[in-house]
Amino acid sequence: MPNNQFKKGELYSFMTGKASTAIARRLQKNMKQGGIEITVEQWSVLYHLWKSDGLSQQDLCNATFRDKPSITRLVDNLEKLKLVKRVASKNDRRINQVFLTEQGRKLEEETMNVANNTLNEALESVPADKIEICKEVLQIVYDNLK
Amino acid sequence: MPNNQFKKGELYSFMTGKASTAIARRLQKNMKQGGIEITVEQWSVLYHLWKSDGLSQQDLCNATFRDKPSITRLVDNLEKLKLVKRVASKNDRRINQVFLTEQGRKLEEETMNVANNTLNEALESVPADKIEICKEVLQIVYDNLK
DNA sequence: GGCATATAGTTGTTTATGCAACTACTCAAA
DNA sequence: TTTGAGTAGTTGCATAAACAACTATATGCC
Repeated sequence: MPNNQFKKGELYSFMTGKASTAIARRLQKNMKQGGIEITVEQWSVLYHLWKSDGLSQQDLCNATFRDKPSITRLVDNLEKLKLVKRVASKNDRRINQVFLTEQGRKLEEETMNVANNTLNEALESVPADKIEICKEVLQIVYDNLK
Repeated sequence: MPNNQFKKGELYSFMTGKASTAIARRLQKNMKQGGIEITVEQWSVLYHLWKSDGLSQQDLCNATFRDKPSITRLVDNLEKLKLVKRVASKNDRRINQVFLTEQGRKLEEETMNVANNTLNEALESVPADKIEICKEVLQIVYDNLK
């Protein structure tokens, strides 16, 4: 017998991710109000490029938990917005490295502030130790299923 | 000063909801393997109808945290699949009540098993008290932002 | 009764997702 | 050196999301 057995649908909200949806929506709204005209999905790609510029599309798949077509199209849109550009790798011409443009780099500071403010709104009145446990559980869930 | 202040992007995975995405994907996969040909989004609508048949589309918006156009189109698709039908309310003709068909009712038991098995996979090795704390945190996050 | 306002639902547009099928390139083994 | 397997990325299709603009019905106030 498994160590956890649940009543019907007990964890519905867990499964449907209403909290993460709410955070994503609020982040989107806060970015728009701050005059930042990108989607949260585009933000999640830029986020990894800010940490490490020149990642391949496959790297971005792994980092963002999205499939290859999703990344292809997110990079398409980011290119249209002139925030990144694709550069075919010299060593392996199958690979597109994705580089930030000047404009893409400029977005970092303002969006990070918006992201952190959004998280502070979301986690207001949640004690730090419970946040840690929550992060831990979500990580295990992810690892169990990946 | 807020009681929680985070380093840049520290809670990225929290914000992008990778755990709930992983659960949703696994649920989708498990349903498909079990021969259940509906999407997790459609499941989330049916879930509330199984609990209480004849909800209005607005009720479903509130219950599923989706906006009205999303529900319109989910109900469209569920109607195409002959799992629900719309019935204009007699008291207020603006309102569509959404009723399960025989076929829609039949899906309940098998999908609930799949949903519970999926949750058990996801939460394997997570102690019950930590799950409780995690649920609690996610609920507060949701309440903070809604 | 008639008008303003609110509510329920629909439609259009853009963006994103998952899956499957496809092209292009790489590499290694016969 | 060719061939065959694997990897990186793209394209097509169906479903879903957010937002804005719309229709139709209801309600309350004059």
